[in-house]
Parts: sequence; structure tokens; C-alpha cells
Amino acid sequence: MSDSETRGSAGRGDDFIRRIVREDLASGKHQRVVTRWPPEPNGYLHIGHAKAIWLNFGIAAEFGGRCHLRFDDTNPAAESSEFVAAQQADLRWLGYDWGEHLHFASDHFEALYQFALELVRRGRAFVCDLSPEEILERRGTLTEAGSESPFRERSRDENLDIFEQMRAGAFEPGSRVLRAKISMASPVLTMRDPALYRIVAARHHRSGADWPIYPLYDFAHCLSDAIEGVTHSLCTMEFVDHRPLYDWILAALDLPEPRPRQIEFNPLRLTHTVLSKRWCRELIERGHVEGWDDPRMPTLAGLRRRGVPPEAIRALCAGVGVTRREEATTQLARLEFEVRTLLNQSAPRRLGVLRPLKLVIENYPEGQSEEVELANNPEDPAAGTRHTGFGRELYIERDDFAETPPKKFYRLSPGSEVRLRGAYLITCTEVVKNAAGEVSEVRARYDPESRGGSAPDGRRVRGTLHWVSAQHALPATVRLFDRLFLAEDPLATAPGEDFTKHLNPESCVVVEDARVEPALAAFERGACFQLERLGYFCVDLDSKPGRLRLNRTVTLRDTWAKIAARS
RNA sequence: UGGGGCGUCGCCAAAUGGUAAGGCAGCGGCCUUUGGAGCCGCCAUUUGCAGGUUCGAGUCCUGCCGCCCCAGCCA
Repeated sequence: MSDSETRGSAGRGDDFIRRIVREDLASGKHQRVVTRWPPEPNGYLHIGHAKAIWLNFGIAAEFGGRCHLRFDDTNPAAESSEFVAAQQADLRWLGYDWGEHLHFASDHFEALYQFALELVRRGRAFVCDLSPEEILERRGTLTEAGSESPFRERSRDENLDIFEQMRAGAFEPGSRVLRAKISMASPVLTMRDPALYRIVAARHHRSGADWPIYPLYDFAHCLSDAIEGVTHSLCTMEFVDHRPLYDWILAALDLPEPRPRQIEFNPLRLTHTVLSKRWCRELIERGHVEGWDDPRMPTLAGLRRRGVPPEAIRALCAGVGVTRREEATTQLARLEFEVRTLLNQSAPRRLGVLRPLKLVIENYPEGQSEEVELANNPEDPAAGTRHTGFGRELYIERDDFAETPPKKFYRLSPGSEVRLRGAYLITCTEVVKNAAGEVSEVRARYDPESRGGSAPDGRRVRGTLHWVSAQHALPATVRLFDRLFLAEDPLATAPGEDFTKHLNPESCVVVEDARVEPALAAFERGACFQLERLGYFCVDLDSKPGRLRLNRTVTLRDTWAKIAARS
């Protein structure tokens, strides 16, 4: 990863967390930094996760430490090994490596159980026989204290005995729970004698049927951090209220110092999209998108299929920075900016026509054709050149011709001269229309002296058009993607409405009969390239030889669209 | 409403008592064989509001206002 990328397009490569880490290293509190990224394997990773990944792995790398990948698999009912595999694949694609430090909370189940026993022995936890409903009733409210469980003062030995029976599988799910003995009067709801262990009758994807009881997040997380030697436990802002409990458990067990420290930061939020698992699932189930890897989805799988380079996602994370402003929402345009920046440097250029309009060069000999040379990437001479066929019959973009041109229209119109990129200068001589009065063909004369695109007499032409040879071009299906939602915040709806009212009806426009230059046939699935003047595209996963299928990742900046929109 | 977090340009975000960076977006212009790219310029007399302390306040104090998070045996 390059320095500028690690630091981001705008960031200074510093933030309050890096400052803390630096101080902890400088003061000698820690010899080396250990972070962890702790996903639950219960779904697909999305761009919001990318920021936490970037932060945890990035800090470890920058300070010469290590970052563990730890699957937080304490809820067997929701988790599966399929998600474990999918998430690892997404992580690798994003560019991260955890080396030998692949961990699972389930690796720590026995150690966690022993810690729980110790907590009971110390009189800091008790088995509660209340039902979930009864516990809820006694939790109190935001303003009123809760009431203590009638089982709160059970003896140490009785607690030990019942908890061991829980572990042995003697009880039904929901019948009992191990709770921390803290305070039912705490203004922090998380501290009101929180549940630590519950009984779950579900097969665990790794431990199978070994355990009838499972630790809850608050218990498992801080202790897993401690067990693995994590120094800085970075999580998003919604866990601020959990920090007192994180610290309480580690202290109650007298764990050696220095203990892991939880530090919260703001999550990545994007406009025009929805990042919660629930809403993403709903989009799929209601048929608004085709699946988790639909190119309009904010999932890493979707972004990958869309053609978004992982470097662009990392650059976005670095660019938006790390603060504690939870509501900070990044504009989608910023992601597009990072994508364009990356692809402008790296994507090879090709020619393709989305909505073909036939162009006949009247003075070009029938039956003749030739090869013209085009730069693969004007930004990168090392990318070399290629040759592509040119002939009497071509296709140009419909939008590039206007019978009555608006002001400042530099493209083709009757009598105007333009350049066909890399080929010749042509002058429009005639417009052919069909019975419906639509332009069906344009005729022109070319200047044989202008081969390559410039005239020997030095005359300047304003417009340069992309084109494709009718004889050589390949047909392609192209999906033009745009933002899935029209509204910045799709979830902001009036009563009685839902987010579907904000769906963009044109989020996926399918062009069935595009024509592209033959060289595109050599591109593998997933390959990214620029169709000159149109945007960045990639070869779709479902593309087949002879049935080329392309996805538009993002358009180019379109100055003309702005000018045209103004008048 | 109890607790917590947060308010600096349309968006993101620096500034750690010394006189409001930068990026995105936008707007002008230059340049151009992609109306792409690149380049130049403009874009906060003021930091939610009101007081106070100080030679000096976005930074410290007081009071208000606003937004967000928390009442799973989810994570």
C-alpha cells in the first residue's frame, strides 16, 4: 500500500486513536500494538465494515504490530461457516492479511467458561432463574432504576452448582441465565446486572454440540481481547455505553495490567445508501436488487462486481478520517471521486459505443479497412498502444450528433468537422432519416491527410468523438448503474411510507446493443477499463465469450452535461 | 425523561490559549487528440447560541439550544 493511500486523499495520516497508540508505545505502556477486527459471521461485509478493517489493520501495520481476525461467533443460531469463508475472501480482496492470527471467540469457550466460574466464586455473578420477560419487567426505564432479581443473593456454592448444571445441559433455553452482579440502579442500562451466559439449543458451526451455553458479547469480547493480548480494542460509537462493563469484567477478574483498552470511533456512513444488514436483506427479498453481490449494493461483494477497486475503498476510509462524530455522513460523490482517481491512473482505455448511430464515410473506399493506433492510457505511457480496425462504415454515439446543435455543441452536426479519436478528421455531409423521421444514418467525408487525428495544415477541431468500426466491433450488453436511492437518507420517510419510495427507477439501465472494440474480448471477468468519454466499466462475472456483458462502475466527469443542463 | 456521545463552510475534517489547514462538491478561467485528465483562481472576518475569564478563546468557565446512541438471554 502506498503512503498516500494509507494517509488518504485528504487526511494527515493522524487521528486521535493513532495519537493514543503512539503515546502508549512511547510511554512504554505497551511494547507493541495488537488490534483485532471482530466480525460476526452472520452476513456479508459492507463498505461500513471497511473503515473498521482499514483502521484496525492499518494501525497495526503502521506501528509494527499485528491485527487479529477474530470471528465473534458466540451466537450459533445466526452464524455459519459459509459466512466465515465469504468474509475472509472479502477481507483478502480488500487487501488485508492476518497472517497466523485467525481466531474465533469459540476457540476461547473453555477459557471463557473458567472465567465465568471465577466470577461466580468471587461473588460477582449469579444464576438468575427469571424468564426473559421477567427480566425485562425488572429492568426499569431510562429514568427509573430496575429491581433486583430474587435470585441475586444465592449462595456462592448454589450458583456454582447451578451454573455447572447449565454447562452440563440440564436446563431448557431461556430458563436460566448467568448475570453479573453490578447494580440495578445504574443510570447506564448496560450495567444493570447484565446477562453474561445464556442457554442456546443450536449447533455451533465450529464447536458443534459441545456447548449448551454461550457467552454474550459483553462477556466474550473483553475477555477474548485479554486472552489474545489485544492492546487497543477499536469499535464504533454505539459501544460507548458498553465500555464501563468491558472494564468492569476485566477488573472483577483481576486481570493483569496493562489491560486492553476499548476506544470508540465514528462509523462510516454514506448518503444515498443503506448499510444495515436488515435493510440490505429487505432489498433482496423484495426483489429490488438481485442479491448480495448486486453491483448497486454497498456490500464489498457488490462493490467488487461493480468494478470498484479495493484501493479506492481504502482511500475513502483514509480520506474521511476518524473522529467521534457519530452522525458524520460522507457524500457518495466522495466514493466516486476515489474511484475515478484510482481508475484514471490505472485503467486501460478502450472505445465503445453505447447507442450506436451509423456513420458512413462517403469518400472512404468500399471494401477497404485499416488499422489505427491508439494509446492504452494517456496517463501512463508505459501502458503502450494498440491497434484497432477502421473502415468506411462506423458507429458513433447517438448523443454525439445533433441535426440542430445547441450552443457550445462541439460534436457532429451538419457541416461541422470533428475528430474521430486516433483516426481521422471528418465533416458531416448528410443526414439520413427513416420513415418515422428519426436520424438513422449520418454521412461524412474524411480528410485522408489527417490520419492519426490531426491535419497537416494545423487546423484545429474542437470535438473528438469515440467510434467503433461496424465491421470489426463486438456486440455487448452494458449495464449502466447509478445510485440505488434518489434520497440522501433513504430511511427518512413520512409515516406510512417506506424506503422504496426513494428507490431510483434508473439505478440499472440495461443497454442490449452496445458495440465495443474487439480488444475487449481479451479482458477477463472482473477487469476494469475506461470506455473513452463514457466512464469506467468492468467485465461482469456472468460475461461469456461471444456474450460480452459489462458493468458501468462510474461515469467520467461530464462537463457537457452541466452545460447542457443549464440551458 | 436518566446516562452517554457530538456540534468548525453544502459534505468530510484540521487547528491541543497566539489570531480558522486540507479534501469532496460548487463556481470562474487556462490547457487539451477523452467536454476525460492536468493546471490556476474563488469559495468560514468566524467555529450551535448567550454570557464570562484572558493582552489574546474554535480551544478555558457558566447557562441555554440542537442532533445522535442506550431499556436483546443480538453483536
